[in-house]
Amino acid sequence: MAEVLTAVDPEPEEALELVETGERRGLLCTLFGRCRVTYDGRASSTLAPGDRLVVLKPDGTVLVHTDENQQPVNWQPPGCTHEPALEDGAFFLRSRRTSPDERLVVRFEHLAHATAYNATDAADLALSGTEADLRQRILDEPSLLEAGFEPRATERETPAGAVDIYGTDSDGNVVVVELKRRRVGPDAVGQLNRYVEALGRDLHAGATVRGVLVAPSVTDTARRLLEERGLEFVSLEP
Amino acid sequence: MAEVLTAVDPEPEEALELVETGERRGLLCTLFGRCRVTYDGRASSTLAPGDRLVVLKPDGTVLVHTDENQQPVNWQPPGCTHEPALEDGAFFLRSRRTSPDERLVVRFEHLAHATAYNATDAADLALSGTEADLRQRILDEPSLLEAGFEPRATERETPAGAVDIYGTDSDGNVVVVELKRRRVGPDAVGQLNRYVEALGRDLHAGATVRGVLVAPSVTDTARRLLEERGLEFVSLEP
DNA sequence: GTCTTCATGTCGGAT
DNA sequence: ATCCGACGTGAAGAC
Repeated sequence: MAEVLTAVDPEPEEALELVETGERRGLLCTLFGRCRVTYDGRASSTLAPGDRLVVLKPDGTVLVHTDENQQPVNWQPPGCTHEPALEDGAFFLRSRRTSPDERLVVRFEHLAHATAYNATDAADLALSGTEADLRQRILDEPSLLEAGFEPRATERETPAGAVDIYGTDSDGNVVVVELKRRRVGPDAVGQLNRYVEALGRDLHAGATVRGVLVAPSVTDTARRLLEERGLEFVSLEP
Repeated sequence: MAEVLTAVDPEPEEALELVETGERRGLLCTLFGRCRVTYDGRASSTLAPGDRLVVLKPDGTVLVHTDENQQPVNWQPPGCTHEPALEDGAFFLRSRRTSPDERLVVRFEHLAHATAYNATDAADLALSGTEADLRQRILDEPSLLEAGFEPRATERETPAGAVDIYGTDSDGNVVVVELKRRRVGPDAVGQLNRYVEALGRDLHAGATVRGVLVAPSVTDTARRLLEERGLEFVSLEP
């Protein structure tokens, strides 16, 4: 049964003990209250006082969430060390990362709530509709790309990176397929073009290498780039 | 002062009332307990029962966090409608999005904790060390790029997109600068190349357009691509 | 570790 | 609304 430690309007000492207990026992902790946040590492940031929800995960993750946006306003990734502390009577949460060296400091002016949760979760997310699923569909039914297409390899390595699907067409030409699960812009065309160029150099001179972008749709700019590069497009939903 | 509503081991009815109150009053709510999650929209997913922290923001965001990873295992973006409900005696949280149509359902088998927080936060994050800061440094001191460089425009539009910095060198050649705040791979080279090509077509024939990638460093593959495309690299930390 | 690419990417700004 | 690119992108897989 999921265990819950909770403290409303905790004294800083109380919050400290709760977070230290959480860390010792591998709990998921949350703090809510008025705080300032500073970050320094790959970039630097400061955040003036405001009410935020801070989440501490046993894997070292820190999330600082405001009342809006999906993304945290500040964070630390897994692998960081939580360093809760009292200073001048206030509760501080520090988080340190090495390689790259990055520090996050959350200084609470007021703590409204602190909790620690014992979370057990063995389940894996089962996700479908990814690019890998789109690839499998084409491998199962190559004619979705075009009649006569024969897949030869997936993730085939080239000097420019791995090709999603590598195959041949009914004329024996090499076909490079780049898959995207959603509408694509210019970047995907550049990616496909790199693969086609790389394979054109690799294969014996004279071999024709076709590049086919597979996606639900393309933007105008991307379509223009495809034409300039002599590349093709096939529309497929993921 | 930040207000806190909280309920340990709430009955489903209690949790429903708390979340409904939170929604009415624009509160940030959290739920912790054993739940299953299904998502259907741009992709689809299912998640077997486990203990998770669910965060509901007044802007419509939903986050489902497990005890590990920085990213939520499931989520809905801002703008969605929270739809808490009781069904067969269990607490359900549904979230609906339109355009694209996406649904998230969290079904709680057991609720260990529910909270609602009144969060007021007017502060904006002050972030430095971004690409915009790197650009300003070059505008302030163009010789960081090379002696004689003269910036003429930022975000100059081309058919292929906006150029970070557009300028001229000491010989009067056009210079296209693409900035990256971190080590770059092949993608950034493709981006720069698109701009150079687009400007080469735009400008009168015979004009030389140089492309310069500015970043802390480049990968080997990217360096090779730069050479193939006749593009240049200048190392600058953000 | 580095490199490369995917992502239900998210987010902001411009058109 | 779509398009485009930045992001302290994060996360996974390959090497």
